[in-house]
Parts: sequence; structure tokens; C-alpha cells
Amino acid sequence: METISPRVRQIMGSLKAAGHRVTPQRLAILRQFADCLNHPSVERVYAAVKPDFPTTSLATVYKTIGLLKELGEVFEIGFGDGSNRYDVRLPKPHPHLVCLKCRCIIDVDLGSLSHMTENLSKSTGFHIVSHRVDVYGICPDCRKTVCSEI
Amino acid sequence: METISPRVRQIMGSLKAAGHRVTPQRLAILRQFADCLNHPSVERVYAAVKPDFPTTSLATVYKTIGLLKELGEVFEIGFGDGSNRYDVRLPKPHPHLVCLKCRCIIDVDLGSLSHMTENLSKSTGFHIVSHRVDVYGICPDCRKTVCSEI
DNA sequence: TTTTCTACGGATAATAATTATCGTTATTGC
DNA sequence: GCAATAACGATAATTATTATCCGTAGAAAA
Repeated sequence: METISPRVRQIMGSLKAAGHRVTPQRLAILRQFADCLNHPSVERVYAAVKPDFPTTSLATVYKTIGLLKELGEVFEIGFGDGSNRYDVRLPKPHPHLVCLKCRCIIDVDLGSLSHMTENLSKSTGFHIVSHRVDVYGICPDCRKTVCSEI
Repeated sequence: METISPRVRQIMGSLKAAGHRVTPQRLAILRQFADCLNHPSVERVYAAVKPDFPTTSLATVYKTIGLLKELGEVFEIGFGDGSNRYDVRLPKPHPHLVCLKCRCIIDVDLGSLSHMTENLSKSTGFHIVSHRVDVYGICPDCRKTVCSEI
């Protein structure tokens, strides 16, 4: 389809406003990111864009993500084992629920986090900039198949 | 000094119970980990052990940490940029307060996290295994010098 | 429209943290 | 003390990410 979602249009404006070009490759990456893929890895974005732009390089995906990070339009969820995931739809710190088996990531609303950071700031003297809350477990789908895979 | 702290003694028992040897190198790493260094990186542990055991290899530090992870005696705090930190004193998931400038890490008590995971389990069907809460900011010390460094 | 200038894309090399390999050494049980 | 084997240490391999470099395409000016 040719329609461009509001979120993609918003990011396009953000790119232009910062003096960057909106190239076909970038648009393709953006659309996958914002409309199709949920919390994807770099590899997944790369694989999704490849069919439309067979010559696309991994480097281009990395560069585009770097640009979006700079503009604050993407939020990076880093895991220790070198498998970063990205969130373009809600590009700010928020709690995640992560399945340890299939690695799916679900956004959850825990509320009252602003109070938490306020209290922390008072009690420790830190200037709070950001936060990260991850809860790890096994998702309902994976709980069904967990035994058969051992 | 030659005294061995209760925590180090506990881990020594844990190692022996699992059929592993307590070698001088491992003991040196353990003592730094459990008694001296707070949330250290691998490099810091390596540097601290080097004076006592000049021939120590980075590989040995990694292997020892891997062993302690296996035994559940160390908790790994992974950052996306490939700079893991470790916690031997309190080897289970807990909230951290991280300074974005000097990278110091402080343990904080936010309470009521068990209720949070209980509610999450009910509302999402996940089997909750672990969690991670990180709050990022600038620590009081760094706030004093932040301007002079620009 | 043509020219120019520069950002961008793509291939590949470089980097850096971690893990694996392998011969040698040291520890433990007998 | 001796044999079996776990552990050490040096180094190679691996992997995600970043940097480099050159050719190209796209915007702006003439």
C-alpha cells in the first residue's frame, strides 16, 4: 500500500526539520519500524526491508536507527548479550514485559512511575533523567510448549 | 589481610558443593568481588586482581564470573553498549540507580515490587521469573562538575 | 536544463566485548 | 608421591556494532 501513517509522517517531518533527507530506503525502514514490526531487532528490520530494496545494507539500517535515536524518535532496549531491540511507536522509557523463550516484548502500564522517580530524586540527590523497568518471564504461548522442547 | 568474610566463605562452599575447586586465583577474584569492589566491570576485577596474581588472564576472570552466574552467586547488570557490571553482594534482581556520567551504581529499595509482579502475572498470563529496574540520572558528585567539563 | 555540492547508500574493514580452543600447569583423591 | 583431571593462561574466533571510503543521487543555484 501507498498510504503513510501519521507516525511515519511525523518522523519524516522530524528528519526534514533537522536537515536530513527522506530517501526511499529510509522511508522503507521507517514504515517497517513504525507500522509493521513490534520491538524489532536490527536484523529483523533488515530482513523486512530487503524484499523491497534488495541492495540495502545492514550499515544503512544501523545508520538510520542512529539518526532516529539522535532525534529521539526511537527508544533502544539493550540487553546484555548484545541483542538490542527498538521501539519506534512509543519512543520513550517505559516498562517492558519480556518473554525469556521467544523474546517477545510487551508494553505494560505500571503507573505511578513518576512518583517513584520523584521520591528517588529527593532521597538520593540524583538528577533523574530516565528509567528502565523490565520484567522477565514466560509468555502464555510459550508456557504451552515449554515441556515439549526440553 | 588473611581474614575471609562470611560472604566469601559462603561462595567457597557453593563452589565446592558443585564440585568445583577453590583455586588461589578464584579466591582472589572472589575477595575483590565480594569485599572490595562495588558493581564492578570485568576490567575492574581484572585490574584489582593483577597486582596479587600478575599472570592472571582476562579469560580466567570471565570464566570465574561465568561459574558464579551458573551458581546464582552473581547478578549481571547488562547495558546495551556492551559494558556489563556485576553484583556479588546482592546476587538477585533489584532496582539500581545509575549515574550517566561516572557510571556509579547504587542499590535502592523501592519496595512493593512483589505486588507489581503478582499483578502483572494475573493480567498478562506471563509466568514471571525475574525483573529489572534501572533509574538513570546524574549523581550528586557529578552534578557539581557537570558544567566545567563541557 | 545544466552544473555543482554534499548527503546518502552500500561494501567492507575495524573495533571491542565476550567466548572458545588448546597446550600446560596445578590440585585433589588415592 | 602419583595419576587423573580440572583449571589456568595465551591466543584465536565470534559477534554486534561502528567507521571508512568511494560512487551515486538529489537538492540548490545559475
